[in-house]
Amino acid sequence: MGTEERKKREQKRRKNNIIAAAEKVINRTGFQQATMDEIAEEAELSKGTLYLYFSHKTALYFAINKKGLEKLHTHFVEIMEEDKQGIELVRNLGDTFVSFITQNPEYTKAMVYYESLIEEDQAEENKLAQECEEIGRQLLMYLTRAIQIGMQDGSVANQMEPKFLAVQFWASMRGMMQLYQVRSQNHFQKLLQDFELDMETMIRQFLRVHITGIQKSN
Amino acid sequence: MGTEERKKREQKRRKNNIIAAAEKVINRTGFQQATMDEIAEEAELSKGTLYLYFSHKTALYFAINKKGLEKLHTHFVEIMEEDKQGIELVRNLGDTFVSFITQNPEYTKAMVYYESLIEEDQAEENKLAQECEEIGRQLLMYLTRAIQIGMQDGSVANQMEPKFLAVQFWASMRGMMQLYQVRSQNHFQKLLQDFELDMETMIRQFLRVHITGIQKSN
Amino acid sequence: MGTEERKKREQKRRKNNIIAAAEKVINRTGFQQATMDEIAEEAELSKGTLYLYFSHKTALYFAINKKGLEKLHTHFVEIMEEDKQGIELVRNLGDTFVSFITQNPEYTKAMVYYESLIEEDQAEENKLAQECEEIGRQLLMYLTRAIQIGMQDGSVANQMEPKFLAVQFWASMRGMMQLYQVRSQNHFQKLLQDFELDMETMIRQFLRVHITGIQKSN
Amino acid sequence: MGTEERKKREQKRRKNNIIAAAEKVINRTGFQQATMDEIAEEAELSKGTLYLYFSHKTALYFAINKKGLEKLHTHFVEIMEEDKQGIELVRNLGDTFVSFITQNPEYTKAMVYYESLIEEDQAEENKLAQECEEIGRQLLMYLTRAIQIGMQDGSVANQMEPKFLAVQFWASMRGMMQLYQVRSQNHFQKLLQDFELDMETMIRQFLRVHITGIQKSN
DNA sequence: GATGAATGAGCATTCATTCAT
DNA sequence: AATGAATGAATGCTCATTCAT
Repeated sequence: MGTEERKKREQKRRKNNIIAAAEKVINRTGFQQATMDEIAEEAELSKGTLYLYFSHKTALYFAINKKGLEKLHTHFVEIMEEDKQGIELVRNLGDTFVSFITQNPEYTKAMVYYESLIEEDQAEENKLAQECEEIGRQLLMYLTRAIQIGMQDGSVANQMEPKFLAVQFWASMRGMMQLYQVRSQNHFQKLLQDFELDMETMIRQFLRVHITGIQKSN
Repeated sequence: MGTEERKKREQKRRKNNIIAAAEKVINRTGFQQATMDEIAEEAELSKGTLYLYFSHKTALYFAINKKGLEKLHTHFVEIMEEDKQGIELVRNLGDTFVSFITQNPEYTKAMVYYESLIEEDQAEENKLAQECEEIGRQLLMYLTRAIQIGMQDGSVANQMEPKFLAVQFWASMRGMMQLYQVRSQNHFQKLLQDFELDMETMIRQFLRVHITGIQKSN
Repeated sequence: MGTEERKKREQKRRKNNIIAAAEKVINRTGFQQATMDEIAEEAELSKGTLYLYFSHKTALYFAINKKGLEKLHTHFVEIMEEDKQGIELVRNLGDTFVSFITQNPEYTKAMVYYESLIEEDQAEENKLAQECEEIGRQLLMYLTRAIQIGMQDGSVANQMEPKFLAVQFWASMRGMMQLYQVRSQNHFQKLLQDFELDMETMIRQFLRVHITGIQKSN
Repeated sequence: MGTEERKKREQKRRKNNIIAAAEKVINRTGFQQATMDEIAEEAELSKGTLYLYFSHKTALYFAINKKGLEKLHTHFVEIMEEDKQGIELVRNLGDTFVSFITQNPEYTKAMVYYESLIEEDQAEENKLAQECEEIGRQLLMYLTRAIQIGMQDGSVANQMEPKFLAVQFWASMRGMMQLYQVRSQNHFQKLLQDFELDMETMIRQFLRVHITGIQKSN
């Protein structure tokens, strides 16, 4: 029956509503400060209902992270479907990452925080956390593949293991993410203001430099 | 009087003892889980005494971060005192940073966590936080100077604003820091194991690649 | 109409199903820990349906107790129908009680727990609780009657009010019940093991001794 | 220094104050309903302070039970110091138990509830619970010893293992305890009222009958 | 200066019960 | 009659911070 299906869709919608509410609260008060009460109020639901959809506070946080990763994943897939030179694919993946960071600050926050949760090891057995890891693995794979393509078509210097280059690229992007996220409070921002440049431009410049580093000089 | 001075020295010692204890506890249980009780016990002091030296728990955390930054600062100074080509200075600063990361995991943790505290805005008015910012500014300055020297001696391509290059360099280093810190839990680690490489090597490779990117090709 | 009647029968069946499910859950997780969710799942019904048949969780518990009491009641009736000496009837009632305790641990649990609920006053107005009380009254009555018969036929010493003897007998049986129920955790059990005796034997010995106490010596 | 000792005494006093407050609340609202908030308010302390002295709610309950058992223990010791016939000692221990039940309803409640906690197994590793078990073991030992003395001096029939008789005696006393505790709500009470007798008298009668059962007839 | 007992706001989580469908 | 999503009051427990001694 369609009833079954409608219910499932309804479930998904609710879950997404809760996630959206949580994102709002987190953006307002920060991850650690956000309470289930606040999130429930924002979602216009009772606290009990939250637990109907997410068994833990952490589970809710993982779900947010997952949603962000999925969004990024979609972008990556689109890029990889294009028929381009390897170095071009790498550049596009990087650009997309930067755009994602700047246009989805809440997910950026979630990703940075996710890492700290993982570190304090509340993940492991958690199914959602496993799924996040899996998506992360895939994102890294796309990057690796783009580099491999580049090595074959001669647009990327092949002195290094593609997977390593991918991890390095990824890590430096995460560094940029963090930089972007804390941009309002510190000296980096002031520095940029002096030069009438925004952080996004700066991150894109970094990309260009780094890609030059891995590019095959001819 | 010398008494005055002795007191101050005694104060410093106490503060350092507390910081050392806090570091131990944090390494053991993680930042968020560490409690003042635990730290007090580790320091063999009463909880009240902790507050005599650090008005907040956050202040204590800032102090740890500051101590780490100071250590890094010392290294940077040493390098900048050498009479070398600019690109060489940049390389050495980068190498030092990587060594610092790998040899001081507790400070690495502190730095990553510091950022999340800042984000949640407990800093600003805080004197210690201001001092941390100041040291950070200086570290960035050394990097900038190394790049400027390189541009002048022709070892670094001067197509970009040195300060920007410095910020980018710095940010990607932070990304590596994070990567290093969470290395045990995730797929990056497995990936590296497959190639019988450790993370330190990988980070040094990144440095080399990136420096190639900013180097003047001749 | 027969429809009416069929419905009532259907109702009874449902109620019994629910009670059976509750018994299972209680045996598995204990009285206080058992939740309506668990019971509903075990009964393969929705939580809402449970409330269609039992207005309270407590009502459900009372129903379990009632079912146990009814079972015991049946046994008592059978014994009283036999044409025996009074002291013999008393002995048989006692034996039956012991058998009931050992063979129906879930009801034993229910009875002990019932008392604690009563104490915390959720009973009184409750119809089910009244019915439990009524059955309890009848069980006591049978015991009293057996004693009275014994006094008349000379097999029981008639120095005391029969009702009192009955209450005392009953109360000590409850004590044995409790002993049986908590037998696994404590020193009583160890003590019995040393003598290679089980608790049932011990309780039957008690019966013999106590009955000797009320028996007419001749 | 005496300071150390004074502190310990102060600690004990506090603990006892909390226990006393808990007893009051429990008598007012029942064991399961009593909340830490209520107890804290009654003790005129903050909730946090309660946890300074008792790590668990259950630990607090165990402490109450222990205090009750210790009180009973004191009485038992006094009786056993007298130079009496065995059967007399048994009678006195029984009498004391009954008095204890009637004069300390809060401890009676605690003891009955303690058993249900044990059953739902929150004990085991708990130090306090172990201590309760130990005191219980000693109480049983005194009873056993009294019976043994009686067998030697010929006042108790020696057809049975003394330890068994002790356990049986003890269990039936627990049954009386329960009877006493729930006396207000049910038919037993009405029954007794009809005969203008109180429950204490009835329990003492039971004792007499049962002791007759184990007494050496001559 | 040092202590550590006391505080109390804060928070995640549970679960009996209701009610629209 | 049956469902199960939603509720929200209830509660045990934590922990940074204070302050009398």
